[in-house]
Amino acid sequence: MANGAQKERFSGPLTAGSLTARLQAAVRERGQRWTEQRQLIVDVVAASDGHATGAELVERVRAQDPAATPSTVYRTLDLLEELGLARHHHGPDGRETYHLEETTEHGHLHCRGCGAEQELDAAGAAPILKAIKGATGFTADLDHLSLQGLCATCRAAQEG
Amino acid sequence: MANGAQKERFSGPLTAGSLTARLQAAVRERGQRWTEQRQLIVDVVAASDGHATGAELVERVRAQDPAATPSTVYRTLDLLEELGLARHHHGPDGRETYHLEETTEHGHLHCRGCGAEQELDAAGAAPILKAIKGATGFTADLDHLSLQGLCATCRAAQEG
DNA sequence: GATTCTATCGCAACATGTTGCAATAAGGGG
DNA sequence: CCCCTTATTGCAACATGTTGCGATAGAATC
Repeated sequence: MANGAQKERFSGPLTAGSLTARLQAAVRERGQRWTEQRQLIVDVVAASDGHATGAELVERVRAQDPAATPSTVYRTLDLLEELGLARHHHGPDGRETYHLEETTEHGHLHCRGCGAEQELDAAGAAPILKAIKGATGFTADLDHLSLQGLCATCRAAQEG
Repeated sequence: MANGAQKERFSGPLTAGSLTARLQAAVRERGQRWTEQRQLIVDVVAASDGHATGAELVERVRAQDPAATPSTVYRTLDLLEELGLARHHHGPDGRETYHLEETTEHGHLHCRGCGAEQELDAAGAAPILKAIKGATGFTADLDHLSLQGLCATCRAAQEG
């Protein structure tokens, strides 16, 4: 099966208006349907500006539409991922964290010393991804890169 | 005071006999207790040779002692991690995977194309960890390194 | 061995996701 | 506008962990 276009990418700035319009078109083109819940969930994710756990998104959606159920929210989030609009990764505790693709692609660094979380942008990650490719042939997804270890400060403290 | 470390490390080969003896001593020294369940859970983890999910370990323990409950198993696994005997990381689906510290420290590579999982040993990871340190100052834990992306084969297939 | 202190256990409830199924409703055709 | 097909929803049950609490049982002391 040579389906190169399983994922439809939304490139360029995603303003609220064009976002909905393009999503509607993309969903319909896949033989799927546009519903009020989907509109609401997209609005909530868009308003969440980056990082929110699945449970938080469910809660926010239900605040606006108590009839919405977790299964609907999670299924819609899956759809948004298929469409390339959203992404999720797993934190150190295994919980899901969603963010919009619109957000600059980035990885995460969790320090087990101080608990701090840093973001890692594409420029900073470039040498890392290159090293991964060199060492393993593997092309890693920056969006899913979630490292744990010790930040420079904590390491210095531990060594001292 | 004997040591400032909250983690007691078990270095050297961990044969079954000395493992139990040392664990008992370490647990008692912390003012904690050695129980039949703990012995059983250690045996099960030791027999699982590397990778097993939490649910699998629970199931295997209950096969030998139906009275054991998930909470006991998970709490004991937490204890083993505190003692430095076991480790866990989260797969792409967020599920926990446990392995013994005895097992060679290694990372994981999950290919989203073919679903294959490769292991990454210390030698292979060295340049990656070095790149991470260079780019971010962060000393990453190899044991917790869980990358997702495309393996060389799938990338070639996708580009071709 | 009996007593005592308290870590550990089992249970039940909860938190976060996932899945199967029947009812509903989106959207295209007559 | 009404009818049909079937994607989507809500529900309920399940899967995987986590947490609070009273009962049980290690193990130190007498």
